[in-house]
Amino acid sequence: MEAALKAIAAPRRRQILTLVRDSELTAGAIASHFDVTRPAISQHLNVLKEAGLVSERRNGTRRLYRARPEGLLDLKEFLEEFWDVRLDALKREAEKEERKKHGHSN
Amino acid sequence: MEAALKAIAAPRRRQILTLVRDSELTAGAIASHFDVTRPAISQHLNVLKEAGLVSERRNGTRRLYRARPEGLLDLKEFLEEFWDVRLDALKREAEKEERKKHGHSN
DNA sequence: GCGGTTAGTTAGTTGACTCTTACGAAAGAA
DNA sequence: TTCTTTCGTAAGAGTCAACTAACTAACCGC
Repeated sequence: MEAALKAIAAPRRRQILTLVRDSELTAGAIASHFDVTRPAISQHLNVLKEAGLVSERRNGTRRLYRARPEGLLDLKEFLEEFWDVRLDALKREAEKEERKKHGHSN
Repeated sequence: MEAALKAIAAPRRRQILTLVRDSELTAGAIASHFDVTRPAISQHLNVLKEAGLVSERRNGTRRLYRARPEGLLDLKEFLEEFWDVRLDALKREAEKEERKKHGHSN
């Protein structure tokens, strides 16, 4: 999860990820969407690959990339659990307040 | 969302966030959980506050912090949407393959 | 007011990240 | 083989974030 978080923390990598979410693209095609050099994109793709967020498929000199949603699963679950636990705590606190106001407890 | 992502990308800040998810804590109490200096924690709390991930409540010289789950909502929704869209695409691709295999379409 | 406690702010250092330029590798066409 | 296309890797510059040490501010009991 650590690697995935670091990977998507960079705005450029989020843009890349969104590009290859819907279609499989070559490194060059991805680079042409931005105004940075190709090596920069190549390095970003490496980070994304290391984090398990994209897969790479070779075809001759071409390399095709696409998003790997499973790479985001841990992070997604962390957020959803955090969300649920925190909302539950809020709810319990509100109920405690309510009881206190109506005076019939503790 | 950008700020929230950057905020939770740092492991220490994720630890802090988890600490104040379940109970409201003072800055000192939070700092005592780690082996970094109090100013470091203070700075992390500032980043979390700026990102809307924690709230601050003053009480005398004390300042009490707690997690604000709403700060994570945008990121949570981004991930869930990304997840859903990507899975949908995979499903469509699989169906296309299936049709091709059974031969009754282009 | 005086001293102690709790906390934030500032300045400066260290390490990591992103980017560019230059070079090298692999595949395919001539 | 030689040239071209597509792409990755290496090295270095500039930038940014995390941390510590030293200082300042607000509150509270005496």
